[in-house]
Amino acid sequence: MARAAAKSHVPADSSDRAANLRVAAVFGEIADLLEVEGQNPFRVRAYRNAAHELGGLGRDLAAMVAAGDDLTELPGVGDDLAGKIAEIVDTGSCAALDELHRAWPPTIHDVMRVPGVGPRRARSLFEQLAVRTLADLRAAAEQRKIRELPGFGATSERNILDALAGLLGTGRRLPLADARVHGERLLARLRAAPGVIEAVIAGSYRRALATVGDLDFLVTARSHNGAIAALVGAPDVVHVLAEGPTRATVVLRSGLQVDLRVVGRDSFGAALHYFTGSKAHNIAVRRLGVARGLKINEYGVFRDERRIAGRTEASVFAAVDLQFIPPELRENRGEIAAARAGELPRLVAAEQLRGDLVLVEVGDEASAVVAAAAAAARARGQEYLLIVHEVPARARAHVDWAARLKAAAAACAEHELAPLQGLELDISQRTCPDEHVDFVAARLSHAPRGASHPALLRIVGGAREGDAARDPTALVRMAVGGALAVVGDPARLTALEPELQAARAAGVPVVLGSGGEPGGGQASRLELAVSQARRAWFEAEAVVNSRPLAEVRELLAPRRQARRRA
DNA sequence: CAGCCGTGGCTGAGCGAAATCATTTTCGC
Repeated sequence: MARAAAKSHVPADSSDRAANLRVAAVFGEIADLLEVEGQNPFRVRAYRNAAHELGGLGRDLAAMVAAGDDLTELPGVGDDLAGKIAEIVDTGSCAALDELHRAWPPTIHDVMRVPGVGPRRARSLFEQLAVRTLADLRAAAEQRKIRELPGFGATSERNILDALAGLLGTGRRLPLADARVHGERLLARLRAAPGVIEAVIAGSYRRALATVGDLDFLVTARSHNGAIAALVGAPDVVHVLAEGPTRATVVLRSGLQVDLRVVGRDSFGAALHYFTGSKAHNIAVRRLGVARGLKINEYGVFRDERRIAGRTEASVFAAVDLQFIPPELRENRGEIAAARAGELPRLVAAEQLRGDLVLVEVGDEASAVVAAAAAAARARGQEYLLIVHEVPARARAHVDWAARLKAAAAACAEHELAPLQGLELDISQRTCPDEHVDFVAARLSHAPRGASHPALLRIVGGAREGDAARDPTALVRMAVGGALAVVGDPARLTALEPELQAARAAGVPVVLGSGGEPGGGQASRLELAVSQARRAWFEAEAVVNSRPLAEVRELLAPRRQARRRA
């Protein structure tokens, strides 16, 4: 089926986070070079922390600098880094980095990225073999010079060559849905291994991060267990990076890195909490423990030498007087204070959705797409379907919209589902071309090249078209009075976090849906959309399609007279 | 370098695990 050519009607907001990303990149590079230099680890960490915080910041640093905001209010930013942020925003770089570049080549941080090469070895390679780039590194290894260096050997040299040949982990992050395919298969294998009591996936996968860098398996086992052997012997393992009695690391053919840890039953909760992360969350929880005279590690919660908790995750939280915190919230973004106060959100769950959201393109046979989605929705016990018909400006005049709407409605009726139909207009279109729709949607970017449908859609409701979305908050401002639709298409569901957070903060409701692909998989797509909303602290109350049909119809109805209010 | 309360000087998460080399480095949360 021919897909319409990719069109982005709104300038990508990436241009507006460019300043944030630039600052994060500069700080990250400074951290690397300071580390190579052997500087104070806490100074290095300060740059890394700031890079991490600013990279995920939902506000535009350039705008903050322009407005003269106090940057030291930002987490991990003090007087010094505030000055450097302003400098980077204004000039694109900063003197501190330029200074480091006089001593170390900028490309040395590529060398550091090679698995098995850290700051110490990168420095040694540079100083003794003049290795500045990955090409230099390869040449040095091929000429068997690396094995001559103190601290290296023939094995290290071999491993470096393997890494450069791409045999080892690629370091790229995989969309959550792709990781799930690998994860479920390995999970089944581990569960079937001798001695294994329980096997789960922790890490960023469990936190439902939109992309994951690796898979963390946690296994509890009887004294003798075959989990390690089962992992290293799995069919698509191409490299074993580490293999010990309690831990193993392998690389799959896809380039995905997989870590496995084996702990005793009594440590399962503590280990699950620890290996689910995030790192920032763990540090914060551990700090609570220290304040209570407790030691928290992956084996349990200890008072002196005595284990007082750790068999379940809940027991770990309880030991530091916290409610159980859902994995999606464990990013140290306020969840700990909320859990202490007993004010955690009741996160939306997929089972609460009463209807799915489907996007239909002009090239599609609308009734077929809708029928597939309707069948899946019905199977989930849902009551209605929100159908969005794409309306590209050029095709508008040549399409019989009335017939398409009717066909889609019929397809719904066949599965005893109520249809709510809307048209998706170009952002520049100010008027609705058809009076007989239930709502109007506007496209909001986030469509990568090759993808026609966006992952984010503004359901307009009664609001007037605004200026093009230029940053997350602007995007959300546009949706005020309407709703933001989130489609769980794995390929398009990356980096929506700032928008979703901004939406929740602004009280903008969301519509969560599978998007409806005829090939099936609606359930996992729906759950993907839900998981991202959960990460942004959404409760069912703020999710439009958790409500009954009549309410949704009312909420989304175009209010054509309602225009600009004072 | 940030953050904290002893507002200038201190602490900062920190250890386990494994590889690899010969005692240190890397990596993970």
